Amino acid sequence: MENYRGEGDLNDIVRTRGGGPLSCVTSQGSDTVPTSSWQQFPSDPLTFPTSAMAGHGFNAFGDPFSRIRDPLLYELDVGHVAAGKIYFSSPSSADHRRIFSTSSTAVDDASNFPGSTTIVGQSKLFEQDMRSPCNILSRFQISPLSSSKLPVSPCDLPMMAATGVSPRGIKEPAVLPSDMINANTTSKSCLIDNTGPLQSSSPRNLGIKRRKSQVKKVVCIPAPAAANSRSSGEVVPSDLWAWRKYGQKPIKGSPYPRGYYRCSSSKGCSARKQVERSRTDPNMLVITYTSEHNHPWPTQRNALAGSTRSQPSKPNNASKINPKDEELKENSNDASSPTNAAAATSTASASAKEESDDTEKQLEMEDADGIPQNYTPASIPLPPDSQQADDFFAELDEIETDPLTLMFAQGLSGSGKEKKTMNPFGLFDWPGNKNTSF
DNA sequence: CGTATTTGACCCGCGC
DNA sequence: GCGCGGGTCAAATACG
Repeated sequence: MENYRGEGDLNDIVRTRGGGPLSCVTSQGSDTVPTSSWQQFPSDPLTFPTSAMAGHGFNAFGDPFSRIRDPLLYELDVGHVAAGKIYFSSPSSADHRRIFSTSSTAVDDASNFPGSTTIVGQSKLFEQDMRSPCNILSRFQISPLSSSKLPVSPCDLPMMAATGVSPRGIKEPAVLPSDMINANTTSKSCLIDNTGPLQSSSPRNLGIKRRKSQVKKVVCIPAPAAANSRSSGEVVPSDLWAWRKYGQKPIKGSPYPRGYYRCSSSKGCSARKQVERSRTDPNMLVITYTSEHNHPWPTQRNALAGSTRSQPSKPNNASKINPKDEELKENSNDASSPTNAAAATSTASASAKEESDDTEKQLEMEDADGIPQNYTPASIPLPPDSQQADDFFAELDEIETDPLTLMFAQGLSGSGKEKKTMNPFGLFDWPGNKNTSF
């Protein structure tokens, strides 16, 4: 519909927090950055600059567990991509705006440069925020429409690629688009915006008050074609965390509704996330994480539990959704799917930015570089908890070797083949996607 | 039966 | 002070 491009919503802004996160923004039309400008890292994860990791997210959410990383996240965070090229933003301030994208297809609405990423940085917020060095932002760009295909190639799908490449390391891109204002077309760029207020898990009152001060992580991830699949019945992969949807609202300026999810793994967990599609790039999902999890990673069951419904396998969904389909169901899958979360998270960590007025939290989580001490790029692999993760995956029958791989493979490429394919992002149901696949 | 999703209403912060 | 927009709650509904 209408894209509110002109409105100048904050959408375009991406913020990063002083912590060092990065912020990337894509500018709608104006600034496009050739991929060349981006730093291209070899596929080798090892080579990653630490700075890149800064984004990992180590959360700023302040939880004891915040440092614990989700295996999936690791993958995502890492920033390398397998076949594809991954671009990392350099830490340098100048780079704030950079966005990572996979080589193949970054396109901005305005710019429409294939292969190039664009940054949008229009909003003031963004600029302000950008002061801090960029962490890594990555943007996934999925091939623009590649027509109805899902990006199967690693290049196209960062995540997939990543998975393919390294054991777990990939991360891609996190892009945060907050909103892309309008995307005239389906551009692939994503913006990050953290500008939005956050919500706290607590009661309304509390929540609201905190909004501004809360830390948010915004992650942008490509929405797999699978999204479409929801109707087709795909399953969304679950990440380690279980999310429960508690609300959905239309966002001004965006044709896509925003879904609100909270962690269902633990009652007391204040972790929340918002999932919405990028205005500009329908193929991109923007996931904003608020608050951290108070609890250890959920067991596999929990995670799955959360995703239970999300899995679209059912026709019912469709039926239910129908009424609103038009509006969106996007989220149900998206957020809810743990996978997504994980991915998002991971990506988020990597690319996401944290916005918060409180830097404190960030500091906690990050080292000077913003990178967790434990973190080893090369090894990326597993967070302390990794084991859990392993277990988690191990248990998944469906998953073959690498969960991620599967996820991507299935979710992304699979479009509807398998019901249970995991959708890495879990968010596929956007109206827009249904028809299109990217 | 239990759990998750959907949806309308309420509340609050922010900008004008 | 008012209105807008966003975020959350809670009841109803659907699904496994």
